[in-house]
Amino acid sequence: MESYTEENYLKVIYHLSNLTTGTVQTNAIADKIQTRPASVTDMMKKLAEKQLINYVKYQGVTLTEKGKATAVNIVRKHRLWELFLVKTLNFKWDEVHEIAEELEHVNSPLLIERLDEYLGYPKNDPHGDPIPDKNGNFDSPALVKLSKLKPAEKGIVVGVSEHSSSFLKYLEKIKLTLGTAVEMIEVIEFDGSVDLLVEDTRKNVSREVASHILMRTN
Amino acid sequence: MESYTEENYLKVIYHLSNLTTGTVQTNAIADKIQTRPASVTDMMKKLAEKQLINYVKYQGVTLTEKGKATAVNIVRKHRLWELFLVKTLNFKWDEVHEIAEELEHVNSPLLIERLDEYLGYPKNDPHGDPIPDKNGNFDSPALVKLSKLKPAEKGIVVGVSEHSSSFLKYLEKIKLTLGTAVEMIEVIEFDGSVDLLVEDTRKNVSREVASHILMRTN
DNA sequence: TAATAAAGTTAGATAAATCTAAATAAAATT
DNA sequence: AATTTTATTTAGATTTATCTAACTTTATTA
Ligand SMILES: [Mn+2]
Ligand SMILES: [Mn+2]
Ligand SMILES: [Mn+2]
Ligand SMILES: [Mn+2]
Repeated sequence: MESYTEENYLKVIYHLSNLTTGTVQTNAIADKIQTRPASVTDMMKKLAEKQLINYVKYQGVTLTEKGKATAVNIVRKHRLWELFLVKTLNFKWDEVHEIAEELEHVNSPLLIERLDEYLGYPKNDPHGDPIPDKNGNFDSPALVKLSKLKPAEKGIVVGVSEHSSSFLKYLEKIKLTLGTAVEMIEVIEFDGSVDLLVEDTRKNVSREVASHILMRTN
Repeated sequence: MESYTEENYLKVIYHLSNLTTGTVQTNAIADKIQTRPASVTDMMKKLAEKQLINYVKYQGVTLTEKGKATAVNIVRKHRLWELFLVKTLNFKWDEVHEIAEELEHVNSPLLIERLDEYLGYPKNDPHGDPIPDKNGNFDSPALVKLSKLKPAEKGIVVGVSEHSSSFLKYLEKIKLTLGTAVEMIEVIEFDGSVDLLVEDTRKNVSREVASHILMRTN
């Protein structure tokens, strides 16, 4: 069994692995976990000892199969709880992350199995992120950033790459939530902002915002 | 804020306070929490420092108002989660305690508020125990042990004073679950066991079992 | 390539929660 | 009242997770 703290390190390493190509750096972990690099080094030794990561001094880390499976399971729990909070307890999508950060550490495989069943074996969480199944499998179709659509190209908002409450609330406000159909009109050369057609209405959003909205374009 | 460990100590002190008249003893706490008396003493100093208990060396402890409010809130969370597990996720009443022991420490007043609302502001958990409301209030009507009913006296099973899985499964098996109407026939002098009438069927249960079944007799 | 900067590690401390063994206080018995 | 037993506390360690300050390695740049 892994401690609460170990689980958080594994989860962070997992998420960082998906953002970079090579190994995950000590300082990157320290940043995410809000701790000191020295503390990260200590924990890396411990996780390596437990065969959860591959660690070479000064060379960063990667997850072992065992470490990856553990991390994916935590992500599964996190996302199932987030969906439960939104669907059953009527939370908004910007309110659930912090609570799920705690709930994800509750250790009861049966509880998660029942929660999954109750929710109807869902494939995505309230932010569009895929929910791994009991075996850790999930599909992550290649999505395109809204900021990268070509003029006249259409798509559906299916995810976000930024989960802060302020960002999610803003999307809510401008009605660019999951499931919304969007057509690109043009990218403004001056500032990279985009003009869009959303349900027959023209809208402009900044490059920053558009780059965090993920589209399915088929 | 109290740590996970501090919360468990407070909860145990609270439950023990309701079983005894005077102060709660060091060894009693150590027993319940499965730790050493020396560790309890250490924690008592810490909780006293935080004004959560009244502690006099060698004289046992009592909860302060602040400590009691904290403990009652943990009990509230525990019981709401137990009811949720039974009502929504289809757990049996003998399966929920251990999971609730973890869930009760998740710290989100809004989550508990929403859970309470979702469950319809219930008054009792799956074992018949009262669920304190948001302000810590609850009613605990005086209940009588099934073993104490007089011959021909009738009552309804509304609680249990033993929460082990084996006991609860046994009650399930002999159909003496919450809500069941029971009439006392006689107490067998030899072994204290009781002959009962349960839905037109005669049943005999041991004194031990009968003493853990709580009745409303109106 | 030598100097500098950035990244990462080590050594030694600290706080929380626990333990064992020894000491002390309170309660129960003679 | 003295003795014995039981309950509780203290002293000193241990484990986990963290930190600061100093040091080492790797990467960058001149
Ligand atoms: Mn989240
Ligand atoms: Mn999410
Ligand atoms: Mn319980
Ligand atoms: Mn209960």
